[in-house]
Amino acid sequence: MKSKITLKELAKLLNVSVSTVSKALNDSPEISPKTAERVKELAKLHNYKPNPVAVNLKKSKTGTVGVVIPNISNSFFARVLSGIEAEAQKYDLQVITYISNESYGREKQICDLLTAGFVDGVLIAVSEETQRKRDYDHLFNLVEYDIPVVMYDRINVSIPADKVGVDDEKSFFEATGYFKSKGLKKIGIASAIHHLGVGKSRIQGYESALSKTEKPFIAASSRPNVLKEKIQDLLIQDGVEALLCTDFESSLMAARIAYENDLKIPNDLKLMGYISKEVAEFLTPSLSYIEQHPRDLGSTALQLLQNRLDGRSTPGKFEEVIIETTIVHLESSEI
Amino acid sequence: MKSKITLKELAKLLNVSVSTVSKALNDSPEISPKTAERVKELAKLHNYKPNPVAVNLKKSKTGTVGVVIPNISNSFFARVLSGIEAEAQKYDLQVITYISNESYGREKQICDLLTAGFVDGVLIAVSEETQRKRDYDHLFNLVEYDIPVVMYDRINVSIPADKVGVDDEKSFFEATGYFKSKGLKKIGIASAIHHLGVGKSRIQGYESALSKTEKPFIAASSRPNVLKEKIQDLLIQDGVEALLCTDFESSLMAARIAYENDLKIPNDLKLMGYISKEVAEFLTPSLSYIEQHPRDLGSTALQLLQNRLDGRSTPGKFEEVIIETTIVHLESSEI
DNA sequence: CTGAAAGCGCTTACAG
DNA sequence: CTGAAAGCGCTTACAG
Repeated sequence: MKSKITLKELAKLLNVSVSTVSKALNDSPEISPKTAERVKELAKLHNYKPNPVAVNLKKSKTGTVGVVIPNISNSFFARVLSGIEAEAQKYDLQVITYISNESYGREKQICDLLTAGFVDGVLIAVSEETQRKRDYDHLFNLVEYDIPVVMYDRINVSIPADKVGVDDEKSFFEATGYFKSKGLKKIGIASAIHHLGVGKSRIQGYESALSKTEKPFIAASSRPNVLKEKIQDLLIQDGVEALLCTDFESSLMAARIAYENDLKIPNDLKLMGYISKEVAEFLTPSLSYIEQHPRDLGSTALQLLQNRLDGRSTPGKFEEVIIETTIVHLESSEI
Repeated sequence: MKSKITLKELAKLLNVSVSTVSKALNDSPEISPKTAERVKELAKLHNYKPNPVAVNLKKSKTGTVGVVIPNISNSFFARVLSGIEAEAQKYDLQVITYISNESYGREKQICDLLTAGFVDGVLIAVSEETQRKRDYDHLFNLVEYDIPVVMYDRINVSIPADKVGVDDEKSFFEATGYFKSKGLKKIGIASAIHHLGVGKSRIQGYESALSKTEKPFIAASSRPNVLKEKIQDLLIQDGVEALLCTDFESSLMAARIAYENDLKIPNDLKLMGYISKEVAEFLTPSLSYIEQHPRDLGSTALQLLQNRLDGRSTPGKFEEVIIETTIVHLESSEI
């Protein structure tokens, strides 16, 4: 059990002052090469590493960023976190993770905690409940405390913060256009998240790709039973030929309904899902999906925060970055 | 932008010393009730919160724990993290997340970083590569630096650390026994992770449930193409009636092979997967699975660490906790 | 080039 | 009951 050596102890061993040791290790030009070498050698020998807590106190920062995640079981957010972590590494920032579980109360609690100064900045995707309540005071509060905030994914909010989102509207506009270009007439959409901002945008994109004369086929409900019936109606009664899904739940529900009603995918029905690569590729048939590049979303979010922290951003002016989605065609959309 | 108020500033406003303010806020019995009240009132008014970095420096701790995760896209680990975070909250510990991406090099780098004193303790599931190399020096190093380590999930290692694992062997022993009790004769197992400790244990559990006269049917390979052929042989040539899968990949691959060969699940083939609840329930047919209770795993891991940190554990004596699994029967194992 | 001093924001043993 | 002092482990302006 080698307990950590401190600057003071190194100084004593070397018979120099603490200041000299500190400067030598920080490559200060004030120190003679000879001393610098002596110091560094002993430091290396003892495997000296400055105590981060002390350094941070001195520098009036924490060296950490807080990430608020609505639901970590959602592989989209898990992958965002992975992008954040990878990028944070480049700037020697530690990533503290908080999970709101889509709860407004917990999210508020987290933000209140963060005003105490646990982190230098916050990356947040607001919870579903927060979006419904439209109560963002806890975020404004962070900003008031001079803690920079970056919103990711769920960014449809007026807050003085940088934002990174996914081009939800365009992705569905294009996916719809794709099926139209292949001559399909009846194209529908299913959504379990039509009440969320991202859900609305996706449906919006779908609708705007339809011409005035084309009838929209929309099945939307946050209640599974209701959604199931609505999708069933679309597929059986309306005879929809291609179905876009805005989320994991509706994607897999559509696949099941097709199966139960003996509709073959992709022969009888083309399906475009909104699920993660990990699952999409392994399904039978594999499910075409809209790739949102969550890792890029994460790394961009951290990048925006880092720009704030090192003062490279203009105070009071905020950026909004949109990550382009990609349509990945697997078996379920073969034509 | 209200910048944070400090003890010193509060003291000046109140015309008392910094020590008095500090003691008052920490409910020291040394302080008169009258003063205490005055102090607390002003503190509340200014929304004073002690600077955590300063408090931690003073107390020679960090107030954080580090969690090393091999692969966050794996929803098992995501849910472990969620359990850790929820438990950490109870003890006012912040959770710093590090992702090793199943890489030995990155894992070592993370552990080296952590010896600098970023965290009070470490929770780790070692990477696949680390397990293959069997090189755990970086973990011993943490222990040497007096940073308590708790291993979770992948715990088949001799290290002076507390451990929490899943009862992999027993779960497969029982799942195999279940099918036997239903009169099935040909029971097989598929694995893409037979080279990992957890994979070995699961296969072991399966084998030990078979009697001497029963022939084991094992399809194992980490190469998808090879695994696919092996499973195919099991299902088609050997006519296996029930298949257990040790991991996500083999679970979904088996479902696909059954589909491609027109084997109906569960009529022609019973399937037992090892995947997360989130995915299992939504598949068609829904996939019976072995629930590992990852959130419990996470909260137990943090609990063990907390016991070390507050000195409730016996130094030099380490605990090993095994979380019991549960077999969840959905459509794919209906008999 | 080196070191003493001040200070980051706290806590706590000690003196009065 | 209150406050001055020391100290957690650093960094850095300043003096010499």
